[in-house]
Amino acid sequence: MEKRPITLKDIAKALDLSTSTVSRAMRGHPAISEETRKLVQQYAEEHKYKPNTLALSLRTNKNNTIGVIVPEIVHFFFSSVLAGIQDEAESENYHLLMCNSNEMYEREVKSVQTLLDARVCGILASMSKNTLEYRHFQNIIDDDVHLVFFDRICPGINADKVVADDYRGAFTAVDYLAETGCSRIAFLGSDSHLPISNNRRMGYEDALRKHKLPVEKKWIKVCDTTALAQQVIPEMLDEENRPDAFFCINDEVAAYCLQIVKASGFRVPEDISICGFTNGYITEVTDPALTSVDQHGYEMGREAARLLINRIEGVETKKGVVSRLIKTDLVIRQSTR
Amino acid sequence: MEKRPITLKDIAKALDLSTSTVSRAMRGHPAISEETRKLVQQYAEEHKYKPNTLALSLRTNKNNTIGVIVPEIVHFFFSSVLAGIQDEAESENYHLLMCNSNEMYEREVKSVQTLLDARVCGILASMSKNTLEYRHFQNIIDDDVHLVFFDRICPGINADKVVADDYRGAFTAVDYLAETGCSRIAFLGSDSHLPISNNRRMGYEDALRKHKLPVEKKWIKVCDTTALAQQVIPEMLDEENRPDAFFCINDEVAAYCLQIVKASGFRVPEDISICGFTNGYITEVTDPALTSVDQHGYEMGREAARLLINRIEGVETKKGVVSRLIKTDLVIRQSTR
DNA sequence: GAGGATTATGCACACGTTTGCATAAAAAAT
DNA sequence: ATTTTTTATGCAAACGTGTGCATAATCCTC
Repeated sequence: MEKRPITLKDIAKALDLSTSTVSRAMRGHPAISEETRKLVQQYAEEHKYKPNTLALSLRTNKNNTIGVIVPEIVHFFFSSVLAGIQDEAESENYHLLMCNSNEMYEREVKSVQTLLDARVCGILASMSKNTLEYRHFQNIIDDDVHLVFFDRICPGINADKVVADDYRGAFTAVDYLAETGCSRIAFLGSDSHLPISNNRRMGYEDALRKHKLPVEKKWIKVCDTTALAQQVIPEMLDEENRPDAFFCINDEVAAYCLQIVKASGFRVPEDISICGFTNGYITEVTDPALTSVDQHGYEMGREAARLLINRIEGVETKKGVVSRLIKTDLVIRQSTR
Repeated sequence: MEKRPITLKDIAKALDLSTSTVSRAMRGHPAISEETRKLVQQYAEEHKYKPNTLALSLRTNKNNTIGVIVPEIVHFFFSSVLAGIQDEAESENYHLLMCNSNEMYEREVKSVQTLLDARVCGILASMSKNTLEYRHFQNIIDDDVHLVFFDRICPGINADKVVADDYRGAFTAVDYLAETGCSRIAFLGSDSHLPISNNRRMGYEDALRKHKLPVEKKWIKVCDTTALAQQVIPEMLDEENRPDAFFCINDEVAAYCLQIVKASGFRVPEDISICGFTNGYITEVTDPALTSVDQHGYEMGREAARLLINRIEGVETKKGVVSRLIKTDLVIRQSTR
C-alpha cells in the first residue's frame, strides 16, 4: 500500500545503468552521452522523479532553509516583515522555518535551539522585549550559523542588522509637530534598553532642541501597550501643563491615545496632535485618520533576507558587522495639524 | 577553520567504541552496560553532541515538519491562525515551513510543490481567492501527504477541514441587527464560489426570513476589499430605499463602510448599524467601535494543527473526512444599536 | 596495427543515523 | 570441564544522493 517515491536507484535499475550515471545524467554532467542523458531525463520526467531533498541536505550539510524568530506574529509590522522575508526567500529558493517567541525570553532561547538543531543555514531574529541575557544568540554565531537581526537588534551581539531609521523617523515627526505649532510634545516610548526606543527618543529630543523647546522628563513616559496607555495618558492630561502633542511608539498606542484624548473632551488635532509609528492598517480607520511614521516592514524583511542569503552564499564578505538602515517616511493624515 | 559539529562517529572514535554502541548508549538501549552508557552520555554532554536531524530524517523519511499555506500573511485573521498553528506545532515538536500564496493561484501551486519537495509530513492550507483549479491539492493526497484545510476550504477536494461556524456567526449577527430594529440589512460579501461567503449569506438570509424581512438582490453585493467598498457603498446609500444596516464580510470593509457612511452624513448606529466579521484589532479603534463576529483564529489554528498531527501520528483514524467547526461569537460594540 | 588520447560508464565511498544479525566474553548450568 | 545461557559489543547494510578514481570502449594518429 505504501507508495514509495521513485529514486535515482530505481531509475538506474529500470534502465540498467549505475546510479552514478543516472545522477550525472540528471544534472547534465558533460561526461554523459547525449543519448543516455535524454533517455534518463525522459524516464525521470515520465515517472515524476523528484530528488530527495533530505538526502541532498545530508550530503551537503546544507538544507536551504533559514529560520525566523519574531516576537509576535499577530502584529502588522512583524507580519509585514515576515511577508518580505517570505518573498525574498522564495525567490532565492530558500525555505522558511518560523518561530514565535511571543515576547518571552524562554521561548526565544528554545526557538534558537530548535533552529540550530534543524541545521538551518542562517537565522533572522528580532529580539523579544523581555530578553536581557544574550547567550543563546552568541551560540548561533559560535555554531557558525549566519545571523541577521532586524528591527529589534541585540545590543550585546556582534551581528549584522537591518533596522529602520528610527532616529530620523522620530526627528522628522517631532520636527513636523513643532513646525505646526505644537510646543509641549510628549513621547510615549518603550523601555530605554531597547535601541529602537532609545534612538527614537534621541530623534525626539534633537528635534525639540532644534526648535528651542525644553526637554521635560515628565513628558517622556514608558507607554508601549494599550494597557499602559489607559493608565498613563489620563494622568498626563490631568496636569495643568498638559501636552499639546503625543508622539507614540506604535500605532496601537496612538489609536488608544486618540480615543482617550477625544473622550477627555479635547479636539484632535486642534487641541492636541497625535502621531503614531509603523503606519499600519489602523491608521486609516481611526477618526481622524492617524498621522504615522512608515517603517516599511516589507522592505525591511526583504533587505534582511537578502543580506542573510548573501552571507550564506558568500556574496557578502565584509569582515565586520553590516548594518542596513531602512528609510522611514512621515505619512501625514488628519490627527496632526 | 571549519568547525564541524561532533557526530556519533567522533564519539565512537574518541572512546574506542563502535558507532552502533554509541548510538544505542545514547538512546538508552537495554543491551548496553550501565558503565558504557554513562561514559558515552557524559562525553556527549561535555562535547555538546547534537543529533543530526537531517540524517535522521533521511533514515525515517520523516522530517517532523508541517507546511502551511496562507493566502496573505499581513492580515489579522490569518496571522492569528498562524500563531495558533505555531503554538500547537511547537508543543508537539513539529517544525513549521511557511508559504504565502498572496492570493495568487500560481504561487499556491508553486507552494504546494515546494512543500512536497521538502518532504513535509503534512500540509495546512487555506485557499487563495483566485483558485479555481484544484489539481495541485489532489497531488498532495496522491503523494500520501496529509492535508487539512482551514477557513478557506476547497470544495472539490476530499480532505479534512477546520472552519469557523460562518452560518451561525452570520445568522446571529443579522438576527441581532433585526432584533434591534433594522429592517433593510445589506450583505457585503465575497464571490459566492467561496464557501465562506456562501455560508454566511445563507445565515444572513435565514435570519431575515426568521424576522419576515424580504431578501433583496440589490442589498447583496460582492464587496470584500476596501477598493470595492469605496465604489459599492456610496451607490447603495444614494438609492431612495437605502439600507439601515450593513453586515460586512470582514472588519476592513466594515471600517471603510463606517467612514463612508459617516462622511455621507448618516449617524452610526442611530441611522445605520454596521457589523464586521473577524473581530480584529481595528474593531476597537474605529469611532464608534465596531460590532463584529469573532472567528477565533488562534483556536482555529490550534485545532487544525492538532487534527493534522493526529492524522500524521495515526491517532485520528477516521476513514472519511473529518470536519471541525469553530464556534463564532458576536461581540457587540457601539456601531450597532 | 600498436599506442595514445578521448569518451562514456561503473565502483566504491561519503554524509550521520539506526538496526538486524553475528560474535566475543563472561556467567551460569549441567 | 563442557555446554548453554546471558550480556555487551561490533559488523554491515540501509536511507538517497554526489563525486574521485578506475576502467572499458571507441576513436584518432602515424
